[in-house]
Amino acid sequence: MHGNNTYFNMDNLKQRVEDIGVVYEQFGKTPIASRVFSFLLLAEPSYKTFDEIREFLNASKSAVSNAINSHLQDGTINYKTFSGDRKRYFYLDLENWKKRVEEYAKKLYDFNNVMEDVLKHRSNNDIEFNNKLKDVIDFQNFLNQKIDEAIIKWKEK
Amino acid sequence: MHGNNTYFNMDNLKQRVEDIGVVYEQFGKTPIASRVFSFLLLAEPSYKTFDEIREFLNASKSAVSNAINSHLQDGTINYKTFSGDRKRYFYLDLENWKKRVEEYAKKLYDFNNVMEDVLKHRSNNDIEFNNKLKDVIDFQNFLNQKIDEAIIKWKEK
DNA sequence: TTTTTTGTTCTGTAAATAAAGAACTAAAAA
DNA sequence: TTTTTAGTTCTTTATTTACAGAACAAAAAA
Repeated sequence: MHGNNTYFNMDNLKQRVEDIGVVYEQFGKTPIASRVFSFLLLAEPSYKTFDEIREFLNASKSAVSNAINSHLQDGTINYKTFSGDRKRYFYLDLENWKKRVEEYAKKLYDFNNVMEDVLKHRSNNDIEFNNKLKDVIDFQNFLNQKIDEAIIKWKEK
Repeated sequence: MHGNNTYFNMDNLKQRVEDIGVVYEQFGKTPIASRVFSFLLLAEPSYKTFDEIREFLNASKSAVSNAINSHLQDGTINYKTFSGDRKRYFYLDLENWKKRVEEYAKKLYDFNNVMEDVLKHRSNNDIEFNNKLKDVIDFQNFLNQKIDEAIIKWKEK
């Protein structure tokens, strides 16, 4: 019937969206927000309107609105418009992926500064702990450095 | 009075534990679990009993018990015992930091495999999206590789 | 101008979470 | 053997979250 392996079957697609949605939940998104991500990853074409998403997911407008806005907020998705068409077409902003990784790295970096400040204020009564803390800070700095380097290197490619 | 900058003042320490606790909450821990982490980061000596933690944080036994177990679960803290003393002395398992980073990296790697599988099943109708998805996957693989390398390099040091 | 479209915001609710406090338990101490 | 210690588990409560559904709003279309 079909010569390829794509999601020609709606039920199959629905199930895949659910399954990948469940996997995506571990990154801290709500069930519906995770399914929005998952749907936009699997859907063809890869951009969908508010109502297409709402309908496919069988969810309320408010839930979809909040999910979309949360994704827009952190740059996971974006939308484009077409002249003569009022609708917004939402899509996974894959171009923004690197920037989001950078932002997460920054969060780690900031917390490392907190730990550095803690170390500076600790007494010399527990040198072993202080040494291990210093080691963690150094490791984390080293890793953050490598992540930054990797991002730069990738951008140059 | 004191020649150094350590937390000689209890109120000062309590406030620092709260402040760093708030910062730590962004990594998905509950308020009390975040304060347990924060306390064990700042406290001297760096290991504390269940009851010392409970008392310092002014929290219930159940809340502290659950917080501690959640940290034990993901390897953030550990405890040691001393013969002739029934109590467990909890401390930040800083030695385990690298392993926890590795585990987070694995999570990213696993999700990358999910995306790789998605790409394999997508049709050829949206080549631009597919190309960007491939780019994200490659970038993420590259980054994961670099993280692994960094961890190995650090271990060899 | 009225109506339709494309959402957003508000209100209510069910479920999940965080934590307190009390009851409980296993091991050690007395 | 009884009591104490060092927690764990159960029960209850307050808060938060996720979502539905309805009311609302702004712009475009008719």
